[in-house]
Amino acid sequence: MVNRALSPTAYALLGLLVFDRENPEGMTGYELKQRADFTLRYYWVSPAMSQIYTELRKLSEAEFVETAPSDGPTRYRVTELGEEQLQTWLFHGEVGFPILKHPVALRLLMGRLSTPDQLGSMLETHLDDLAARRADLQGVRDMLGDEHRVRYAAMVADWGLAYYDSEAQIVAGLREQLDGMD
Amino acid sequence: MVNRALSPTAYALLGLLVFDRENPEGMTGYELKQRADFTLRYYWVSPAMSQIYTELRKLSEAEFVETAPSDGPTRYRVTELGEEQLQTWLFHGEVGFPILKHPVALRLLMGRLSTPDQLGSMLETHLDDLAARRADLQGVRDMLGDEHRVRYAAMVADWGLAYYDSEAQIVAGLREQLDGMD
DNA sequence: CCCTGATTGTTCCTAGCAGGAATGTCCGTG
DNA sequence: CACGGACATTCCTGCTAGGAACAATCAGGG
Repeated sequence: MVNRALSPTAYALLGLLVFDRENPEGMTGYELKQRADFTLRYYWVSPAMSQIYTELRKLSEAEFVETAPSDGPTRYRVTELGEEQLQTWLFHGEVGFPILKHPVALRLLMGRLSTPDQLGSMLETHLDDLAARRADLQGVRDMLGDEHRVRYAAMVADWGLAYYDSEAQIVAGLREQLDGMD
Repeated sequence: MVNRALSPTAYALLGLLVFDRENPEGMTGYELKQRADFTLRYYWVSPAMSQIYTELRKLSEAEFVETAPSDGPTRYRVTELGEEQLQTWLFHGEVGFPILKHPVALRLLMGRLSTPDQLGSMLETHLDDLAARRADLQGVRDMLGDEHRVRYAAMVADWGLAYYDSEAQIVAGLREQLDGMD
């Protein structure tokens, strides 16, 4: 067992496995990717396929996951040790500050190179994107019930929705502001 | 002149140089890093020192920046070509969707592994962080006037402030919600 | 019953990037 | 004049993104 520090992505995957720990079959890397795309991506970038397998290998080396015996594809299950480790990380690890890479804000920052018209149309496109993404997340939210198992997930989904709403409001405000500019 | 695609970070640096193009001296990599830490980091992660020099080398190869003659440290200035290129990228390049890596949301998603108490104290820490960061940005905003040169930068700073405010509000809401949970 | 294309499952490769250590220089201060 | 701190740059290591490649399986159509 190697004791290298694991990346947040590794813990995120571990978390997805914990969510599913009632299922004795475990999950394949492929299935994990689908789950990640469906839930994780709203708060943490969805890792590439190759990355998922890399992280799983590390988790496996650290004995935080085990491979369920099967003749087909490799299926992963969280171990007791893994669940403990996740809990330790959750509340004793460093909680870093959110990382934001906002291409629209980046462009807006250089706004004087362009006209308010150009900026405005970029903001409108962004508003459409936000609406689409919000609709996606609303779909996810609608599928979550109120049972204990998913209670916090639902809460985070609500957070996400509020996040999109507030960004849309801010952007719409800027859009209006642009009209008053030369 | 190599025509490789440049990364958003390269364009961000180019943008900082354009902001300063009245200054015939140009800027060193070190100075650019300071500017980036001061402005860019609220919307785009601040690149590491080594990364800045790498990007500058690429910009230089593409002739989007030139080095001002000087016997001391290397000082970079944007070229005519660079400014054109930035403008092209701004409005004809792909505007990707914002990337968010939110460690607090990530942990909240796994909330059932912990108690509302633990979650609550994490949210409070996060609220403090948000307040500190907001104060930083407010400091930047206060230094910006209303002259055309910085008009859009001020607008983006306002956006940032609104962003922090809305996240703080959302987090505070969740904090309250936790109190009603078992 | 074979062809085709989509889905599942996994690995490999390449370039990029983070971020800290290492290396200097220069400058003011005790 | 030694020393700490700001300035300036490079180097190294390992992680990460992301797409290409490779297979196997499966479903539907001619």
